[in-house]
Amino acid sequence: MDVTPVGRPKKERDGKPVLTRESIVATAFRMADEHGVEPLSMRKLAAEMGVGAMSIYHYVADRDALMDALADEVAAEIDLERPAGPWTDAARHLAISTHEALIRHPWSIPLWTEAWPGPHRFAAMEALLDILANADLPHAVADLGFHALTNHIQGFARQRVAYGQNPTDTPEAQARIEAVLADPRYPHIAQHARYHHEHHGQVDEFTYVLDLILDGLARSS
Amino acid sequence: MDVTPVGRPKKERDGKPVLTRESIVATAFRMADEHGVEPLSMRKLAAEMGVGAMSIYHYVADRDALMDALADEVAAEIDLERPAGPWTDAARHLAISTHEALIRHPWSIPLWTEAWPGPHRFAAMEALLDILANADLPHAVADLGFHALTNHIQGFARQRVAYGQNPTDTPEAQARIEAVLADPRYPHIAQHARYHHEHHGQVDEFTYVLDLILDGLARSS
DNA sequence: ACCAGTTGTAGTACGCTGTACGAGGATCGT
DNA sequence: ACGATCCTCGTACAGCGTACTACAACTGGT
Repeated sequence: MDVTPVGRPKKERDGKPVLTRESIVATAFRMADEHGVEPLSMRKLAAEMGVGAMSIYHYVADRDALMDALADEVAAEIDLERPAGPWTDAARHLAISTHEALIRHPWSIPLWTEAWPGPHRFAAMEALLDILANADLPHAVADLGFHALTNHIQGFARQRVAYGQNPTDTPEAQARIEAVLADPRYPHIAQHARYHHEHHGQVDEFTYVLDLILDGLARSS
Repeated sequence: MDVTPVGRPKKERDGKPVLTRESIVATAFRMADEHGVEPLSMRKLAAEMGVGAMSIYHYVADRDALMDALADEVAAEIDLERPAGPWTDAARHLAISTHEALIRHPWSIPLWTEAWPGPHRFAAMEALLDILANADLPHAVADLGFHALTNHIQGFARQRVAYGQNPTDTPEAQARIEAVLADPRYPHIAQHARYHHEHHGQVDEFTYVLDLILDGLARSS
């Protein structure tokens, strides 16, 4: 039944090994895109690749290391190209690109806080710091701007995903939401939710607050 | 050996039951403060209370429900008192109080994104929305301000904790940091870290960016 | 051609997790 | 006294990450 009994690397027909660090990360990435990162176990990953569970550990130290790699794979999708024009345009472009990468792979958002950054994320951080360093801002302002922007990017992605992914399909969850909206103690929350429901997608909140921050920084120069 | 063999509620000497939903949450809260929330298992919690593991499930649906309760317990520490003065002062006070509660209990930060809010957190949300609703802001600006502030509060807490808690004590982690700081590809990151190291605690970055947001919102009225 | 050393794969097992199920003692209302 | 009810908890199961170990297959030296 089994073609490659045990021992040496399984190979494809053309001689490419089926098990490499790249192929492992790529498969895990695909599985994370499909079902999220929490139910992704080493056993399932190995099974998906048609391989024994422990074989993976030859290419990846442990599960955490795999998660680090996954997070950096998302960071690899950030467009580091710097558009011509003022520094605020460059910062806006980088911020939006990062935000979109996170939204594309929502499972990676918690990892960005927990994991040690990989080379791609370091590159993105360096790019943002470079933009700010060449913006003629006071040193303190540039430093604060870095944190404010990083925080805004990651936080808004987190918030956007959290609002959208709460499973509203189960009847009990629906009832829980209804209960809050009808609760007389929370009139503003109900109104806020109603407002969101009506104006859904009409305002890009991310870029609005982004410009709020960028304008504030620019004014501080 | 065992005083209360099995069956009925264990009681203290003065007749108070040892096992209530409140006592369970309180114990879990204390344990989370000590070692974080991740290694807090139902078994350990039960053992800490001198009780069988399954007894807890009579007061708490499952582990997730316990986590929801813990997150809301942190929200209970938010000071909802509204100081006199302009709305920006009220918003600042609420934001700082929330931020401080999160910093006091860093383990709860991820829960705030994942968990369904409890009554205390709803009350805090309502309070912030109330402040913004009475600020004479355009509706859209108030709505954006809510997200911007919420995001800033939670995100900065997350960032501050993440920067501080990375275990820098193990020699390998130290080496990893040194490697990045010495990497010629990341000159700005190294400079940024150096700047932080030198000016540590001299600038309150949280309130600085907070005022950036509040001023921006106030200008939009 | 042979053998030794290296490399990559995987079986087994350990300790841990959350929790479903059901047994059974303790207490209360009658 | 006697069911009904409430609470406690032992057992068990499925799943997890991964340490350890055995071993097949390839590689290079001779």
